[in-house]
Amino acid sequence: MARAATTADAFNAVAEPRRREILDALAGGERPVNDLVAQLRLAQPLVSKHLRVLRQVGLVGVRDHGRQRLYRLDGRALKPIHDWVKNYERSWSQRFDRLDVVLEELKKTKEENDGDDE
Amino acid sequence: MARAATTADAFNAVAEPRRREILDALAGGERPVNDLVAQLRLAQPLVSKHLRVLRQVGLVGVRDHGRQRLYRLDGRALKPIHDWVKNYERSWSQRFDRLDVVLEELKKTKEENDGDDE
DNA sequence: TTGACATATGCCCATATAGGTATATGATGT
DNA sequence: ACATCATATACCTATATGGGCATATGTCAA
Repeated sequence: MARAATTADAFNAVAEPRRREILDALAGGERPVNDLVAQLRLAQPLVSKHLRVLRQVGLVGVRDHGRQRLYRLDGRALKPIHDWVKNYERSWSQRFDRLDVVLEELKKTKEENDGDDE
Repeated sequence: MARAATTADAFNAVAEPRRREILDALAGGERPVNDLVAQLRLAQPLVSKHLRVLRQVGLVGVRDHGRQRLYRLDGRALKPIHDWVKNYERSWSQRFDRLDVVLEELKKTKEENDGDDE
């Protein structure tokens, strides 16, 4: 087998640094492709291809606006990454040094999840 | 150009689900290769190869112990991922709905960073 | 209709992957 | 020295990648 497709999930899609840059750029709001081309200094077909990958994993959405296509961020597909990596936070953050604080954080996390959308 | 090497950074290393499973298994503590082989039901050479990738990005360390090699987790290499994805948390968490809470979180984050090791 | 603009797609290439199988390396016990 | 256990490496294959370039598709304006 080869490596999993970049479109397999957010983990693979986001492993490419250019795609992260695109998402960061879109964090400021909806943008047409050429804006991204100019801002990231990438070839236009390359940006279109990266956007296609991001669309396939649900990280961006599109909207037609005249001759332009406005892309917008949808960060929700990043939640699995955040959920996974969060469990390792104690490895570097001193916030997790004392057990009582750890437990407090765990309780807080649980409450959030109980009330969250998904 | 082809895709970036899996050993290029933690983002690429962790895009492979089996490698995440290995890290999750090592979260319980130091383990020899065969333990991982048994637990993950993977071919032994495959586990060794995945461990090599994880070692090259600093996500695991090794220690010789008789004929075994004990692998241990080092989650610090995951911090860049956490730092990046954290900024998108508002996309799914209701905790970021109210501005005052957002500001409180930002302040908390800042204090942590000021006191952190790196 | 024609031409300019905005974006997407097709084709090419070099590359390195995950997995499989076989074998090498290395340490242990007898 | 030897057999056994534990792990790493070498070699193979199929696959899809990111980037470059050319071109197709689609929209607007005159």
